[in-house]
Amino acid sequence: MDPKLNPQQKQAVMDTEGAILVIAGAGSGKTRVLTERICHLIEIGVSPYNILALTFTNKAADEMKERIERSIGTSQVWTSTFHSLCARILRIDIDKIGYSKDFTIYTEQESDRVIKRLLMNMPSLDPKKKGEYLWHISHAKTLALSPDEYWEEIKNDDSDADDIRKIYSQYEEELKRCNSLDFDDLLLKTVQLFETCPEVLAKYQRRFLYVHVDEFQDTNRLQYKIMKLIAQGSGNVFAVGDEDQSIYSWRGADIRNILDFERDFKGAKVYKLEQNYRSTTSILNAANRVIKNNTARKDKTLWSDIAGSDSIEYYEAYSDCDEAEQVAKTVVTLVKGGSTYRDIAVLVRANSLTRLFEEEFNLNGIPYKVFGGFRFFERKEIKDALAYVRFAINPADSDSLLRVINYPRRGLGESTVNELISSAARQGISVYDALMSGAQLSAGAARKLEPFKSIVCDIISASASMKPTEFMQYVLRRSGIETFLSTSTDIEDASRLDNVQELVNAVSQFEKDNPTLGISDFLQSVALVSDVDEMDDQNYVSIATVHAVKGLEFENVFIVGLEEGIFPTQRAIVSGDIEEERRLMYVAITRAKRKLFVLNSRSRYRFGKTEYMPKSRFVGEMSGIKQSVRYTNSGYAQGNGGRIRLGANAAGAGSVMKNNPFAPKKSEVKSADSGIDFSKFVKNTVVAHTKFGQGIIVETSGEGEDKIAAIAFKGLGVKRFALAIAAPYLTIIEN
DNA sequence: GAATAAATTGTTTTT
DNA sequence: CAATTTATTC
Repeated sequence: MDPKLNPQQKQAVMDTEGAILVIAGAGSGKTRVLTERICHLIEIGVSPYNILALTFTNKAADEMKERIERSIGTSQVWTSTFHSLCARILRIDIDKIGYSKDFTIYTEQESDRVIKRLLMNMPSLDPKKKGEYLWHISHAKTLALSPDEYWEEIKNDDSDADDIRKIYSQYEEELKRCNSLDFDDLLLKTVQLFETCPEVLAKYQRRFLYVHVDEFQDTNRLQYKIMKLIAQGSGNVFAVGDEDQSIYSWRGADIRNILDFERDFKGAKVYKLEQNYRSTTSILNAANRVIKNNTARKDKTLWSDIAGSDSIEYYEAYSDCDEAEQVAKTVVTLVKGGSTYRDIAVLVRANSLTRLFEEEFNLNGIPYKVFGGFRFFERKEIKDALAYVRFAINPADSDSLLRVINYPRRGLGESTVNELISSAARQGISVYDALMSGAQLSAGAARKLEPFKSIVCDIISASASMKPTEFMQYVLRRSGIETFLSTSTDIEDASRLDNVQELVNAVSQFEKDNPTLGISDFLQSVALVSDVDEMDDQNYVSIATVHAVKGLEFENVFIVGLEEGIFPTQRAIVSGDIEEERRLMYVAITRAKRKLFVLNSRSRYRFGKTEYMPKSRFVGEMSGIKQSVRYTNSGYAQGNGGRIRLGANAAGAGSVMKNNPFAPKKSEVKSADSGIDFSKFVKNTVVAHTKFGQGIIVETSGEGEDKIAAIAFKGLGVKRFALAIAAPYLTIIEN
């Protein structure tokens, strides 16, 4: 065992039997305690096969597995997220509760489409309330309540209770017909399986003799129930959490789980880890001062003995562009001072705030990667291609079928499709069955559907015989996607074609990594991956939401957009429920190991107009007593009444930026001698960028070393590059 | 039925 | 502003 563990950590590691709750502050080494404990269990003779470790993300699961493997040489420990665990359990035994094992996992996007489709046939309900309905359905499922039970629960205080019951039960029936499970179902059906089939539960209780749960504060009631059911077999359960870092209550995470733990597991022991090994004292003090403003918490004060007196810097920008520029400038300085890009993170409250940083980083040649926001597998073209695969595996999956019934265009319009849908609805069968039988369809509709019908048949029969990669390629060919995209005149379709090609590569990689698995396993892994899961070892700055970096740490952290209305969000301010926002701020601060930069902007361009917002209350809360917060530039640019905005005239904003004493001199930022002929880069030149692919120069400005090119990339929009920096990444294709 | 033009709407956070 | 939905025209 690691001799560097402190006494509390050691205790938690050594205490292997019974129920244990570890309250572990940010950076207190909880992941290490978890892994050490699992290694310790194996060392004292527990079979890795009997150990379960549940984490919040797949990435955390993989990392833990890797650490265990490195330290003890076994990979037999089952580490996964709750959702992955449930998916695997259900693949084996879900037929016992009336589903087929080929079930499809619906993401929120698909649930959304299903609701939309259902609402079309429910004229008494308001389609505008779709979001509300979805929230209620998810909420009800998390509470494990049926439509009727949930109605009982809310009928007195929600005037929409009747409608909610109606749509919820319709939704349930439709998902059942589609043989599909949404994210909540993965958990709920597992609980139901355990409750209806004690022998199945017993199987897992016998298998998982030591249950571990990481990020316990962010588990919901269903997850708690699953944990409880499995762990009640052996009574050995080890949960690690920190109520100050609970940032997912909007998704159903329930702090009661921590409180109930001691009640449900009699004789549970509680350990506290309060020493922080991550951050300097000044960063930690700031974090403590912020979180102390929350009333709903047990008092706990993290401490650290890592020196570092002036490690927090504050900057008030006069515009969002200035803020981004300041960050870019500081990144350049940091790297000059010996930091590497991968040690730097820019944290935002919402995905929409990442864009300016991307632009500014491009301009300065800073490599970066954005986490959160649109994921590869959520792109339309990928979803479309995969929809064919999905109904090939599970023909009952009407949503996937309808998604691509007229994609690529094959002359099937609203009327034909609606006829098919209502025919299916009338007969109470899946859309696929209605399509195949052709019963109750007009002769015209049946004739029009014929070509699609044969595509469906071909793809389904191919799925039975082909290997994943081969099948994926077949789907693209037979569906007509390949022909459509490659002959399209829309420039965006060229990059879609690239993405679809990338999908084939992903399948091929999956096949190589998992030779025994099929394409349906690929689909499942796709449904359950998140963005941080894809964080790799490349050297780039991470631009991410605070939520996305939970559990991660960086040497240098920028927290940006600290304004009332952004962080905390308007919503939190209006509802008065500010504590979760504060916890989020706490999480953000505690990601930093050495250097923390805190920024806000006086003005921000949103929804097509400039808004002025006061700085976040959290900034004030950080500064508090000590002077660990240093105001580096409280005297921001005057004049203009702060009315500074790019967009309408970029030149104006650029000149204003030069007034900023902290802004970089452009010559400083750029590489000294490039020896590149910038005159080649003129308007309408087609270029290939190593990262963004093919694009066309739509505008240039400046000359020589200062030349900037605006390049339009298919599917990515226009990005601006300083050629002195970007040129090495650019190849001229044609002019 | 499909291509275009006009109008509208929206921003948390994600397994 | 940009993305998506709805209306209009062919």
